[in-house]
Amino acid sequence: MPTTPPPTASRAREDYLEQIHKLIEEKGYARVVDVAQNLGIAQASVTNMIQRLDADGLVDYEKYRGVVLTESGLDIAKAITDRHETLTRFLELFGVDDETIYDDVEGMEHHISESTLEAFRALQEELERQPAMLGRIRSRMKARSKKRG
Amino acid sequence: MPTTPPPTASRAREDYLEQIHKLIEEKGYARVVDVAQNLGIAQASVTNMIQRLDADGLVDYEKYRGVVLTESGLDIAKAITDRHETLTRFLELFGVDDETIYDDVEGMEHHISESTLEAFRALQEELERQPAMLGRIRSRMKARSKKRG
DNA sequence: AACTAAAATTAGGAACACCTAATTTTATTT
DNA sequence: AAATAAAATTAGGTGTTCCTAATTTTAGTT
Repeated sequence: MPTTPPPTASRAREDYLEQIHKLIEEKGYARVVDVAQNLGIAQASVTNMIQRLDADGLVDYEKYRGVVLTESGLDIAKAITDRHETLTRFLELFGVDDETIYDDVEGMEHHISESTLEAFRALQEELERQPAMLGRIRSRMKARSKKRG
Repeated sequence: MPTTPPPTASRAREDYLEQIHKLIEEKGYARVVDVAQNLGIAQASVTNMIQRLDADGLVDYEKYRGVVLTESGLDIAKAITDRHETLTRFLELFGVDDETIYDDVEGMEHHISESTLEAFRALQEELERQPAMLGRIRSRMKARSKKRG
């Protein structure tokens, strides 16, 4: 049986879909004002983007009413959320501070392949079973960063 | 002594600077036509961007003559090249195929923090000393990808 | 039900990074 | 040196994603 090709979207679209998905999961609905707030973007821009996402078949949208994800919109949102969580968990292993993790993940989640993600997942599992090794890696990081200041 | 804050540039600007740097290293000079070729972009677009880079003080440019990097342009180019190489070497450990590595690196290099980069470097050093562990990770990856098809 | 505050939308515009087509400059060949 | 080929530039556009200001709709209050 042929597998459905995964739908794609620009970085900005992915951010919106991820955010809409997150809000629906958390509160049961997604309002323009909250999407705007969370993405740090003007409400008008959000309305505009949601209209384009609707035109592209990624959300169902009715003026002044809420937004829901279509099937392909949901696919993209889930994929990006999955990447987000995988990357966050992985970076957390190394004691990188939370804000930096957040920024890195936000940047990386739109660009990383499934293969590389698999490498990170495997690495994470293995490192969780080898705390001694993780300790050595962390020391190495400290040594390195001290060397530069 | 206070360290100079690293200059920043948009993703596209970073790509141009990296490419210009690479060409200068390799051939001694950077022509518009080669930058265009390597980035897969029209020559006219390259001319246009180089003019903006010049206006921003990142390159020195004279019409119909070559381009050279200014000090801040060179700083950015070096930083991005360093990220590029670090990420490439790191991903190569896991047997991800070359084209995928190239794409991932191209995406990630513009977004990753120095802390996370340090983690990758430390991880790489340690994994090179622990081939058994690297083997386990690779098996884990294979098992995972088989599980999905 | 009328009023007000909050949310959403429309209208108009800007910056960025790309494009093609046409022109100009530079380099190469005869 | 003239002709031709290659490279670089200009001119005019396009799509994406953002903005502010003004307006409309919805929700909450008295």
